[in-house]
Amino acid sequence: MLDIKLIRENPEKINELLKRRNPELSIDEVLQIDTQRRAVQTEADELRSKRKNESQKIGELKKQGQNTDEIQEEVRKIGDEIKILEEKEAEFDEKQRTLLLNIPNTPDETTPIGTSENDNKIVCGCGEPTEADFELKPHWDIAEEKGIVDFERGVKLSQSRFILYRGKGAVLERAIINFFLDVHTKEHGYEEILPPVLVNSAAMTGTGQLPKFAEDMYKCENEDLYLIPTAEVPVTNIYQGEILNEEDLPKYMTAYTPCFRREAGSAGKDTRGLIRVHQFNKVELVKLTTPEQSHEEHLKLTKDAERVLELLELPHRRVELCTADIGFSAQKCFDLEVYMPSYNGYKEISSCSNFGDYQARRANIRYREKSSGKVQFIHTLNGSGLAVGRTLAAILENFQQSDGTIKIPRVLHQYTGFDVIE
RNA sequence: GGAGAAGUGGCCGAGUUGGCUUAAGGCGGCACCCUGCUAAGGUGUUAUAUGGAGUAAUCUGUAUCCAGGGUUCGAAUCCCUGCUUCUCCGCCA
Repeated sequence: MLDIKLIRENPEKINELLKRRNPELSIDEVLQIDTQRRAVQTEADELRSKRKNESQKIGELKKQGQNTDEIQEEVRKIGDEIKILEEKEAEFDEKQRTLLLNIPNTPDETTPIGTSENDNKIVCGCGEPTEADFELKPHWDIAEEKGIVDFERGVKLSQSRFILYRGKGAVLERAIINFFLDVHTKEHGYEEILPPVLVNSAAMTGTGQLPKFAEDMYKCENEDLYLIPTAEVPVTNIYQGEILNEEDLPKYMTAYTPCFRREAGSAGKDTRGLIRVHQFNKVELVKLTTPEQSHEEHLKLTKDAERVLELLELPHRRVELCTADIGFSAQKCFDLEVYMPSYNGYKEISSCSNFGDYQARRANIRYREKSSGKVQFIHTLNGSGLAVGRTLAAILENFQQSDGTIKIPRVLHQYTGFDVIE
């Protein structure tokens, strides 16, 4: 959520930044509501003040045994007026909040300006695209042949885009999860979190999934509970409504969770294999920082995610997303992409975003500045570290051998207990 | 799931025959003072949100005693609903 005061004071600037995302975005309507809202509030405040004073007088008069019928009647009329104004106030509040919740974050000044994903900037690469003197198979064929993913029975149990891992496939998936968590907790200093995978609408609103993206999520019937689309939601919302101490920042947290996405609107995209499914595993990195720290911490977080790709020896690159492609709540974002022979190109495997105070404002997460004692919003960051299913797919494709076997990356041996899939 | 009790500021805790309570008292935090250092002591200060006035320091209004409704001239205090916590019972991995 954007700061209404900031909007009020710098309307042109905010508008300009929003239009970098999408020329149709504008804060004009919310500004208009804000003006009306404040007028009503001032009026109501004055009446409330009057009622308070008059009521006190009634108390005193009654103590002296005087008749107060007349003044009581007057104050009752004030009360009626206040009631009408309060209804208006609530209406404007609600309207303003709804508008604000549906306005995306302003892009960071350094986010490249663009109109589509074609304007994203490739920042750096690592490793050459895998080549071989035999035909590289797509991971869905490998997985099927080796019997490590049972696509058909996964569909039978649920519906299309649900995955059933078995045998070495299940072990490899679990090995990758443990490897990721170990690297981030032991080498990068993150605290491991194991959160609920069902959260309420307040949490979903805090990180920006609600109200705008309700149709992307699975919701429980008759309950205010949603399946999380990413661990970002529960982990970022841990401190919802709280005031942290400056010395507790930055906070590093990592969590493995399954993630659930309806993938509404992506029919026909990535229909085969492990790339786009309704339930997948992911290890997420979340940081809570002061405003001063967030930029540097964002770079560090991205490196933390890149580090596991390096350890796995998977060819990859970093892309800086342009203003048209960054997520709704983000102000700046790097994607990490892994090379996938089946796509003859790179595929997103991590998305590392800096949200500034946008999520903190929604979730009301603040900290007390030590020097001044002032309370202000924290900054939130997160990134995949990494998507597990896509990592498994990348390993299958990039580590296939001419004899048809799949080598397991060295760093995973201690987790899998085997070094090849035959 | 059933029965009881309770939810007050960073924490503990008073206030529940409605008005003088944003809220006593204590702890903790912060600032200053004092004794050679330490310990102890003294004084003061210590919520958040949102309006208005002012270039600003600042002054000032309103709201908030779990949340949302209601009663009343007036609600931390009375009534209703919900949520959460605790105790007991049931169930269960």
